[in-house]
Amino acid sequence: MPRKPASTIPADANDPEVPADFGMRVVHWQRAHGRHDLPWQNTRDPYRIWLSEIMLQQTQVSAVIDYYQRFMASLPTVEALAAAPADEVMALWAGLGYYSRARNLHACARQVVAEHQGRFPTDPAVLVTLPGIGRSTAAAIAAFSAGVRTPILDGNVKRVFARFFGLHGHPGERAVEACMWRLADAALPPAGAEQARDMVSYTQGLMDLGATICSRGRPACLADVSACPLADGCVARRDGLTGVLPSPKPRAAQPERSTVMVMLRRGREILLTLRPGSGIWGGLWSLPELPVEQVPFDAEQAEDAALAYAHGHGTPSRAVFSGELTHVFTHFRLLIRAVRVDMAAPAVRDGDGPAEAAAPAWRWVALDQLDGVGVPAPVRKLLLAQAAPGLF
DNA sequence: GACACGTGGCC
DNA sequence: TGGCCAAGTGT
Repeated sequence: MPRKPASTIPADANDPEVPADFGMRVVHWQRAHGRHDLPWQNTRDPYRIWLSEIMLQQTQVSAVIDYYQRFMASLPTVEALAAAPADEVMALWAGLGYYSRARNLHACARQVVAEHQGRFPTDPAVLVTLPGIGRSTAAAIAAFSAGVRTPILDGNVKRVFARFFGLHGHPGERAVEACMWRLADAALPPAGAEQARDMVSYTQGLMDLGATICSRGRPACLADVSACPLADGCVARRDGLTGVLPSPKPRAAQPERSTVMVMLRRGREILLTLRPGSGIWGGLWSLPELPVEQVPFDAEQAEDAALAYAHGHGTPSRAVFSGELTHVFTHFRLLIRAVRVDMAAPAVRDGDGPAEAAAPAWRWVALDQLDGVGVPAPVRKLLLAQAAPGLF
């Protein structure tokens, strides 16, 4: 049964209150302690800002800087980008990942040239219609290039908000994200004469705060409360929840499969079998598995089956159920039960056996010589436990 | 609404 | 050391 923690996100009317000075606290902190020397800062050129925002989607600053410099040097204007062949754009992007960003970037440049006379819109509602520009990126471009009073909501902001307001529930959930957008709107610094300057500092400040202070692993407030301008009033800090918020993505309950693996042991050697090239652990050497798994599991039955199996590889002396472990895959959990079979005498050589194929299907490997052999991690764990009894 | 999309860093 | 995550968007 899938586990879904009850969301504690309040209804619209019950959203947590945003302190009146929230926005300006961030603004002042950014001016004193934020980042000011990134290559795409200290400009109002929408092209530079837009390019940086696209490159920074799901990508950390340190990975972007070199790509940004190279891209700007080669294609310094939206007209140059629009006129460039796709190959050149992709070459400049190669290695950054998420290549649809580059394709959308190119399409967006052509659209800006064709439909907006080469001038980027400053209205977030218009920006968001351009390819590759979503709600948050549109807001960032509008705020940085024109001081438009509109909120961003990226991963950094979500983390800061989840902690400051004590929001439980994964930020990917619809209700949680909707709540965060409302809070993001309420948290903006006040409109007024200094709005444009403030919006630049505020927008950058939230990003800087999330990246440098309110980081995922070790929030700076734990060591030094004065490091964070939002420490006062922060629910997570007050309640010791910085390690819990934001809530991790809820894991779908994975189906569990089980298998019985046979450890045929001949002195220090174990029999391994080569798995098919495709599928789980394709092309790796693993332990032979008994074809059918009974429910409920019966250890004696498994031992008998393992003994019967072992006759194809020599003369078994005894079989002992020797433990189990669970391995977690992306989409399921695999319960591995192991039966050890001690061989009295070997009868067949490598590559011989019931499932003989063109390629050698079997191989005896000494337990202390596993290093050069491609063995799945959980199987290796089983074998190491076999080599050093007591761990398992 | 879930999922794909890429790479590098972290523990 | 493999799993998780990072300045999201498009489908």
